[in-house]
Amino acid sequence: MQKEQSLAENTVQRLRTMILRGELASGTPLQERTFAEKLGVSRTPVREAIARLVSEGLVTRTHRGVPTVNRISITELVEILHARRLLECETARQTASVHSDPEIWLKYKRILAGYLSGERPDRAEHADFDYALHMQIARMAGSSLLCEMIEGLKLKTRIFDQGEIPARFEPGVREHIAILDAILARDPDAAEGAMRVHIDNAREAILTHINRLM
Amino acid sequence: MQKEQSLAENTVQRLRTMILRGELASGTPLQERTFAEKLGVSRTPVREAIARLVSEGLVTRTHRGVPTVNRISITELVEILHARRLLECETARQTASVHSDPEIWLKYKRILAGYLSGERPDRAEHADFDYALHMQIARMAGSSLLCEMIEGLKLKTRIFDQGEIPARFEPGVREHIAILDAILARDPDAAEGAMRVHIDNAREAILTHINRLM
DNA sequence: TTGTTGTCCTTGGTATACCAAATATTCAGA
DNA sequence: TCTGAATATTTGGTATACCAAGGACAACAA
Repeated sequence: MQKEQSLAENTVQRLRTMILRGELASGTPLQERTFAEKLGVSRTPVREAIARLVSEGLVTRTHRGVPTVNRISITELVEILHARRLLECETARQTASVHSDPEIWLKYKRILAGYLSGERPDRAEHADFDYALHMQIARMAGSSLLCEMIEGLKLKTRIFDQGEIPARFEPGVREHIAILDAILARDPDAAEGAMRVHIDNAREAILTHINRLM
Repeated sequence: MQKEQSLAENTVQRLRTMILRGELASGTPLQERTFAEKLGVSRTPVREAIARLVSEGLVTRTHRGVPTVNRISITELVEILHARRLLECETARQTASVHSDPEIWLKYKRILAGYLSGERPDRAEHADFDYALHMQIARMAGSSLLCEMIEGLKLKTRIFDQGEIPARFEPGVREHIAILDAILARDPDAAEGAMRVHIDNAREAILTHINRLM
């Protein structure tokens, strides 16, 4: 009935990447007709795409129902990191307590080691890596629900990851390594602790970074 | 522009309550045209409503994209309770650690005391009460994100709450009282512990109940 | 100049027409 | 009776027409 992927699905992805790449700044109104024309489809798929993005939290309907690219507040950001800490500490713990192919983790460690020895990735690449690593840990924990929830949360803060804080790069890499080491050592407590440290540090860094701007 | 509430919104609610009340059994296909006619609206709002329900997880798109009332699996149920434990232990803890008007909680305790002294509510009423209590605790924790997440999770298992396990009624009431007492005593550790016991017990009860049926 | 009012236009909400794919059905031929 | 191809029907996906509400703006009166 549909050709591999519906137009609506396609439109969701296009809009989402536009938002995540910052091409659509926070606060941009997503008018149905405008974007239908811009993307070369009718209003129907755009409408459906917007509805999906609203449910994902990337877009909110402001006054009079005008869908607008979500301007994420500091409060929200803190709440997201708080929730992520709850969920990801658990996935780290669980992943560390089940058997998994060490090669999975060694692959990530090699890349991280590379980062430490000078070859810095660009922002987008590093954001992708971070995303992949956290999701891998979530996936191996064995709960697809937790995985989806974490994915949804990480998505919302992805806009932030793009303009990451330079001073956080190296500490972040080391924290990731600590998490991987704990998983490789099959030490649940250490894995949970390392993840907690990682997310707490990220939160602190973001908060001080934001405060410095104001 | 819209008369208080859009038809689509209205349709979501109608479909949702039909699902939660069991009027639409798990596995029922939600055909757009059929329900459009049944509800007296066009396909458009029905389509949007179905999309919303899919994103809520009450409906899934099975083979060939036919939306179907979600048949929740035991695995999913366990995963949901697992996630709820993570989130609700935290909200219980936080709610217990901030100041709140004791009257809020005393009101719930009075109702629970009534339940213990004989006046049993019917299933739907008790499900509503349980929902209200858990959501109140989540709300007072101060994180609207956690609140939404918990709400979403509770929604998915609501179909289960309807046909609750009789033997769980009194223990459930006592567990709720324990949680409320901990909150009233401003004892975060006790609140978290009580919530953990409550959810763990619920999970065990559901699992043994289901196993007995098979 | 200022305030009001009426018109126009934009916007999201809804209904509906049409399409393509998949399935069900029917009917002819062996 | 069985088979298989042609046809009808059903279904979700898409495009589009229309509507009412709200805002922008111009024109006119005080």
